[in-house]
Amino acid sequence: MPPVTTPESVERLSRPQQVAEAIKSWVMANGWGPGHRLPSELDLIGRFGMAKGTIREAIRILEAQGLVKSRTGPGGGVFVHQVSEARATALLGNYFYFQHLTIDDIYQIREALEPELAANLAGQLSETQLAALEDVMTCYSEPARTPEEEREQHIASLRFHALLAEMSGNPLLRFLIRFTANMLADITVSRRLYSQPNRELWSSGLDYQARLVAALRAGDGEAARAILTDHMQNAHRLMKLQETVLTQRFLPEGQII
Amino acid sequence: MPPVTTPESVERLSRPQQVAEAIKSWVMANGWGPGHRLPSELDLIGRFGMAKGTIREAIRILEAQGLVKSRTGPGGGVFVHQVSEARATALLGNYFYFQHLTIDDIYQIREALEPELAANLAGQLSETQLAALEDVMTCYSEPARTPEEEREQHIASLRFHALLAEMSGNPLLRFLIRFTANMLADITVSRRLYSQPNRELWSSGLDYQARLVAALRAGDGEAARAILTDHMQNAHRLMKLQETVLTQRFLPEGQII
DNA sequence: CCCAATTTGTTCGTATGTATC
DNA sequence: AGATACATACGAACAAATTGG
Repeated sequence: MPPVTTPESVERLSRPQQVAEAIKSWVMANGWGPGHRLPSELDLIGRFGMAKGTIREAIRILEAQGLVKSRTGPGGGVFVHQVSEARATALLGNYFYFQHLTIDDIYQIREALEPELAANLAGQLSETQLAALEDVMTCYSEPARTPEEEREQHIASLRFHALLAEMSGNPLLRFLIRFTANMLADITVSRRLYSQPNRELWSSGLDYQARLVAALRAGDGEAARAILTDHMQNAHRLMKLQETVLTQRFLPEGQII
Repeated sequence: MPPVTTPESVERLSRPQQVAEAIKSWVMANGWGPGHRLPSELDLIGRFGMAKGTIREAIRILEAQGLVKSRTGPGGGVFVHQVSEARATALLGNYFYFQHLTIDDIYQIREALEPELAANLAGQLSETQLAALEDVMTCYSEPARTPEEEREQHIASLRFHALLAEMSGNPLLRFLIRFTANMLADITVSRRLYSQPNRELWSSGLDYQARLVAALRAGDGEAARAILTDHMQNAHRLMKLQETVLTQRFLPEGQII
């Protein structure tokens, strides 16, 4: 009888990684939620029969994934922690560091998802929410004068989409829309992809968004979808003018829109 | 004059985290790619003026994010590493552990993205690629007899989509489609969400996919889009029958479709 | 305000494991 | 097979942060 084969696809895990996985599934199995305190370092050292350094490295692995947080002092310890959107964004951003994402790639997703979001939200928003959207829009009611204003307006328009996403009841849709917006914002900032020629063109975004809010308020889902489809295609075309290959960078976490 | 305020939103980073961030931006600034060797532990200890344990924890953090890998022995060391799709999937999956994703949530995304993918691929695939797709389809040319076969067929059908995604030139689209398929596969496996009633209904997926491959071969993008839209809505409806709130779990990494 | 207890955070010295030559 | 160069692991000590008396 052949021995229990370990497929080579399953890499040998270092001890801290093993411990991290063990703790992970332990938390899972017991259904411990955010805020639950794990055993102390000393306790874990005893349970796993390993040195302090090893245990600490394991905890660092979990912490890097955003799954736990640790505090010092009495009543301190290691606590189960809900992965933040900022961390998830940063971690996923790392994946695309070496993948050559283009403006086209990102807009292909946005063109598919944003109209879906708009249709989804029509007639579902409170007047407070609609007012919040209109509030962001005022940031670019005036045409930009300087490149700096230009940049701010572009970022603000991305914030509009982020706010819209936040109102969605679908966490996955919400995350993806904000993630793609973040990627774009990152490009515009890091590559200075906001130059003179498009000055009036961006301001046309204001018109789209005003019409969108109207459609959302009226509860006309198909109109909202059509407007955002149009908006996305236009924005795509504009960004395309300054097409560049995206040299995405590691995201130092925290800088989310 | 007030002191330079540190906004509380910017949390104080522990030393290993600082080191990890420093190494990250160091790699970035120098444009080092996968395979590049970082200085040895001992070297890093010297550069940062910190103890071995601290440096090791920093490296663990980067390793947990999938950004580096370390090897022992002569010629060993810490190497820049391209984040794998499996790791990115696992890390993002962690984020959705506490978010209550439903079947509807996931299918809302699939219904938006999969047709887009199909339209994108029409007329772009080689005969070899088309044959590979047809090959996967043979896995469920026979109606399932047992629940076990049923499950396998469902997984195989998800694999079909994963294979399709792999052929896309858009890394973001590719990742998202495979990620959503993985989430679904995870549900079906963990919640045993493949039960008797749908036996013949799943087999109707075969028909969809056969027509899809035909459209792809013919280069008819709009037909492909329509077929997949239909297919998604149907699959959604079927899964909905066994609707459950998704109790996603931590993904132990590596189990990708 | 300070002191003491608790818990994580950091350091150093040493020893072991592993891959290359 | 043995030497070398590296990561990996251990253990004991000390430092820093937080809480409560």
